[in-house]
Amino acid sequence: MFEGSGLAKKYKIKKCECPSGKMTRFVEPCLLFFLSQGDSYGYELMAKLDNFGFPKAKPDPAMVYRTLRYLEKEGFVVSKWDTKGTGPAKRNYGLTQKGIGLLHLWAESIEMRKQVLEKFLKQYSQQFKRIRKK
Amino acid sequence: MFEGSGLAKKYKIKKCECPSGKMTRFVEPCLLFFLSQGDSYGYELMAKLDNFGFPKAKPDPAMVYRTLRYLEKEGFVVSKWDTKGTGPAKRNYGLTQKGIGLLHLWAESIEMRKQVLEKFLKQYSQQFKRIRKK
DNA sequence: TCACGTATATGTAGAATACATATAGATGTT
DNA sequence: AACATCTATATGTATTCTACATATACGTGA
Repeated sequence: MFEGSGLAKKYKIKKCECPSGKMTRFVEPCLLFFLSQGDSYGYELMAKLDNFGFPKAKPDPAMVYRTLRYLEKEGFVVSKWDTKGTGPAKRNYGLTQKGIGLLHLWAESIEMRKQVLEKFLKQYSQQFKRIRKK
Repeated sequence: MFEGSGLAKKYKIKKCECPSGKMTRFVEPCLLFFLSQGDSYGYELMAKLDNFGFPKAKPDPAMVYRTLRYLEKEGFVVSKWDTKGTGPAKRNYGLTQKGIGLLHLWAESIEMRKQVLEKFLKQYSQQFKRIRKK
């Protein structure tokens, strides 16, 4: 992820040591959000994730399908097979009321997380502005 | 984490389904940052984390000490025992040049992640503003 | 001596993730 | 007809990460 940044080379760090480039746990709220825009199915949701998420991190089909199944097991979404149209059958998902609730919780959680990251970045840039001035 | 938010009750979601309340992987950049402010040791760093991090998530000593050992193994920090002063000996850590590099990489990474979260939140609030208007 | 705060460390079960792989319908190509 | 490719869903599993429990030991005050 940081091959192009120059920093990795400069400091002789071989590979990406920052796992936050990956979409850790982030697929769940994304799927819930996409479904809040209208019913959809795994393959299509995966394409949406690809556009939405982190630049170079491609969504893992296994993650997507398993997360959808988990969400259904817990009652956050419901699915039924869609055999209309061409190609292999699609499992079409829709949000439940409970699923909307979970999405709202995620949004709260993500807002909080964003604030923590902002706090970090603020202190970080202050710190290194100060050092450069010396 | 969301017991107090009311939403969990409203939507009948029993426990916290949003793991982003925890300081997942976030200890590493925090430790690096704290050490960039000056040498320190595990116990003290843990207290700083406690003030810095997510509201109700207390830092896990195991995470802190193990992360510090990992960082040392990889050459991002160096340590030596400090037997001066009272109480049990402290293992005092200092950042290396490589460690500063890693901190900068983390900062880049966190900036990117922040942007992704912002993108999510923006689309989310637009979506639900629109729905309420209907 | 006993509790408590300081300080570091390890063991391990369980959760989460990455990566590989399997299956199968439809379409286009040689 | 055979083959590749795109669409679509699904499972197996090794590895990594995390949470929680627990151990050790120094110093201070009751």
